[in-house]
Amino acid sequence: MPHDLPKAYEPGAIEARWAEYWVREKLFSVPTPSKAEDSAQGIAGGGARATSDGRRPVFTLLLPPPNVTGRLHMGHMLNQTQMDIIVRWHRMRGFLTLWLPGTDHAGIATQMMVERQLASEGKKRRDLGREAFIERVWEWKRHYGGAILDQMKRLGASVDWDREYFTMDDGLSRAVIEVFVRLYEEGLIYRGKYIVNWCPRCETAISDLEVKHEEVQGKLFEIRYPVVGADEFIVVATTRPETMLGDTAVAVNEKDERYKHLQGKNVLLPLMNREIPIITDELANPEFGTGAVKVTPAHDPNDFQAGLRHNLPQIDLMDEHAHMNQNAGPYAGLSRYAARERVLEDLRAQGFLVGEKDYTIAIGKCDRCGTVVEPRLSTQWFIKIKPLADRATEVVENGEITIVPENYKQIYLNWMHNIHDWCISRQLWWGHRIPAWHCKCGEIIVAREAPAKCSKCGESELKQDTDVLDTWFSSGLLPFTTLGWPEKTRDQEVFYPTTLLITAYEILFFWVARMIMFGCHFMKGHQQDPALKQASGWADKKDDSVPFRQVYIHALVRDADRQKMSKTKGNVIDPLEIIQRFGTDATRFTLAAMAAPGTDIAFSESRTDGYRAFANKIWNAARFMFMNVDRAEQAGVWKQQEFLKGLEAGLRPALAGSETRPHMGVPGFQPLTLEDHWILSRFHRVTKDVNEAWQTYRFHEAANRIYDFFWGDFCDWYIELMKPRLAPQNDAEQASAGVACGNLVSLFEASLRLLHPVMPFITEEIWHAVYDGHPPLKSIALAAYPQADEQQFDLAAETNMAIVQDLIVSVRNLRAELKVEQKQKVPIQVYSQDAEIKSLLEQNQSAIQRLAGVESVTFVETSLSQLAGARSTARFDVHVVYEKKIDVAAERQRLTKELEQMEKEIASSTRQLGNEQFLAKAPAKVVEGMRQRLAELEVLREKVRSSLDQLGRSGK
RNA sequence: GGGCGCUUAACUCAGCGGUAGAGUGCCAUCCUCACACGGUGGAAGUCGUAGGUUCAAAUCCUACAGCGCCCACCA
Repeated sequence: MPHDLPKAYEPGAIEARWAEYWVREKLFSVPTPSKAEDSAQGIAGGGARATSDGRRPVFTLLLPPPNVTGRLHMGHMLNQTQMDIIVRWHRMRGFLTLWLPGTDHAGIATQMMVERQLASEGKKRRDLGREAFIERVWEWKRHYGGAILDQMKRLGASVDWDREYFTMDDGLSRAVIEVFVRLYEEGLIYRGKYIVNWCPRCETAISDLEVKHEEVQGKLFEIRYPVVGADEFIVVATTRPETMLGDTAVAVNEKDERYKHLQGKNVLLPLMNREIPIITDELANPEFGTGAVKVTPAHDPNDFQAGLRHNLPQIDLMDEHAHMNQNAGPYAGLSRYAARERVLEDLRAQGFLVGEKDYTIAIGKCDRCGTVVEPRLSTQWFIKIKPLADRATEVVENGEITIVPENYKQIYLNWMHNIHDWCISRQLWWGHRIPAWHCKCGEIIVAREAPAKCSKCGESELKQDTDVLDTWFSSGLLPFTTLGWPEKTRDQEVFYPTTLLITAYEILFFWVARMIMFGCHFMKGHQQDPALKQASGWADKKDDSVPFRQVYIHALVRDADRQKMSKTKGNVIDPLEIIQRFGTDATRFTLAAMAAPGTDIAFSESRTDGYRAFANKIWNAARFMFMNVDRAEQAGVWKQQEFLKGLEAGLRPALAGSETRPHMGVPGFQPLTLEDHWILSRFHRVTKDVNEAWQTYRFHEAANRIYDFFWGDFCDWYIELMKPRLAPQNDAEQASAGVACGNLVSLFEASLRLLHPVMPFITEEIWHAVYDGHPPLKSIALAAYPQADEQQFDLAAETNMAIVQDLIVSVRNLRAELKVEQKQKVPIQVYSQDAEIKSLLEQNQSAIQRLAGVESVTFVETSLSQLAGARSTARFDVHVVYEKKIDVAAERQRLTKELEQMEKEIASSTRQLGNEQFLAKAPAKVVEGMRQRLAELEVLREKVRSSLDQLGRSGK
């Protein structure tokens, strides 16, 4: 196959093609392994070897299901990228890897979406009726619900599409009902009339978590209530004067001397002219305001509690739209805000309003639509959370579940300790309908199936509860319901607990906490297949009821100005647009490279542009490789197919614990020269670091290491150094050309595998090209991830290479200083008193000549440091022989500056080395290092000084 | 009212106890047969401020300032 790749990397077509290929070929599908099957044979296409006990380790990851209404944003993309990296990395290491995708029915969001659609047709949901409306939502879902997952496919997410779920699927819905019924039977679900957060726009109750507080400038109004039968007033303060219409008491603190004499008396509620009692209750804080507080049990959670304590009537003033109802008397029909204005006017007119102060108040807004939430008295279903929370607290405290970064652990625990009962009913139509049936007699029957008749009175006409469940109720169950619960399945034995959850901080409470509570409760007593558990490295974990072993919380992606992205601000960066401009791989790389744990990411296009250049660099290195492979093949010094055959054995992932680990090195690589030994050592080093970084979710570190290795070591040095070997000048060089070619290919191939989890597309493309379109595996994603062999670290090669590089860079420096023209080659002189170094430099003379633009190298026996155009290091002096006059002033300036810095460092080192405390307390390594450095510096200083002297003499 | 995070080169960010780093941008130079999305060389930071701990602090502690986030039923 002719390797005629375009000169510049064009990601668009390539990425779309592979994304489609991965899905079509079902490369990441994982059928349920049977007990016999999951041993020796590979399951996920890769066909990895088994561990010595015959089992493959398992890695399971649940995709946080996006809302069906969702559109891909940067947060998704970061999340996806990190998950895909970790998943691909595990798969390539031979794990039986399941990544489970799906979407969430997203109750309120979806219902709103369809309601909006209806509105454009001039209809309302009630015009259609419940059934027709729900059918309409399903229709919407069929049309548009797949969009978000399609977008994820484009990112290359290596999920198992055969297991895709939707939270309203039949199976999952049955599981939801089962959970509800069981919790009810256990007394953990109750129904009651309480104050809940009510969204007047969505016309439903919402949970505490769905309320977002916002500080606004408001007013604190002081109203006086005349005391009945006394010629005085009691003054109360409120930020919501309209609720005074529903006051049923005024509370004072029992110990408050100011009001002792009024306890037990009544006040006359202004405007309503109703007598209400003055009660004593802890609700009233003597320190605050006047110490007296109005009590409105139907419109404030605290007042509600106080009302219960004192058996006060609850006067509900508003309807579901937060408009005043008939209980508000003359104010009925007004919105709460209009009512507020009117009440204030009237109070003012009648002389009851005595104070008005600026006051900052935190108002609660609906998470979905931003409408100010109304605390509203209504009958709802709740989960008694404490028993569930206790176990969910325990498993995080005792490390059965670990949270990374660790500071989120405390945040989680704090929240768990202050948790309130969870309101799970929603007055919506779209969602899992509550499995409770109401009878005229008042009986409520909770059951898995619709009951035929009332269990109490025998009535057969029963009505199902009209409420649906909070969306998070069903998503909290996913770790086990997606694996077939309530059935006991093989899937559960293999894949539960899932291994990891990667998600955003925002849903730590919404979702993560709920999954832990439900998982621990409903999977209590569950045991993962012990052999698989051990093979996967979780033998030390005792509790298999947890939904996952680890949670990784990723950062928030902000815009370039560190602002949180939001539609209202209009600063949303569309990942698809970024992808189009820079490519998916470059975008993925950017997110990985910027994802240092614990800090938010301010998305930077310039960084992405830099990584696009990186992709291009990889591309062109590949072109270089193919060019040489083709050339060598034609020259007959190299047999591509034969060589690749040799690599195949080492390509499949082997597992930790198996005896042969052929994938460890760079298969087929034969180190002959210094640069060969050096690059092999570097490869193993970077491989070690990268694997460690993935293991601990230090994505940025892994990405940066790979980047530096590929560009810095491999392209800038290795390829440049080996070029002459690839182009043999005579027969004698032919053989080594073959080896060089093989080294280039094998190192490149191994690097592609190292890179693949971050940049899946370009690596897949080049990898297939390496195999002329006939690779031994269907995808590089199924090949082995490189593992480091520390035996291959070659300190000598790295040290020697550093010296050669140092010399080359020194000469390049001098050339620039002397203003030698780029094309002009210059002779150099080299001096070293160390025979080994001298011989090293002699051996690498041709490399030095080529890479530093040198015409000839002469080794001399005396120091060169006093010459103009010379540079000295601790190991050698080098002199560029070039007659063009150097810029004396500039050179003096440079040397002076250098000298100053040296003096500074020498002074501080000398001071430290003279400090007994330092010598006594600092580690020997540090002291020794400083001594050596000081010695070198002192030698160098002399050289620089004499150069300066020389300049002074020859100057002008 | 509680809790948390950030402040390092012009910009975006790493580093988090032992000689200040990267990408982009900038300057100079080179279109050398992989790559100008490139090569080579260079300039650029008293690591927010003030104290403290330490032989040693960008790195640990305290306070302060600025920015930001989360949680919270006190009128």
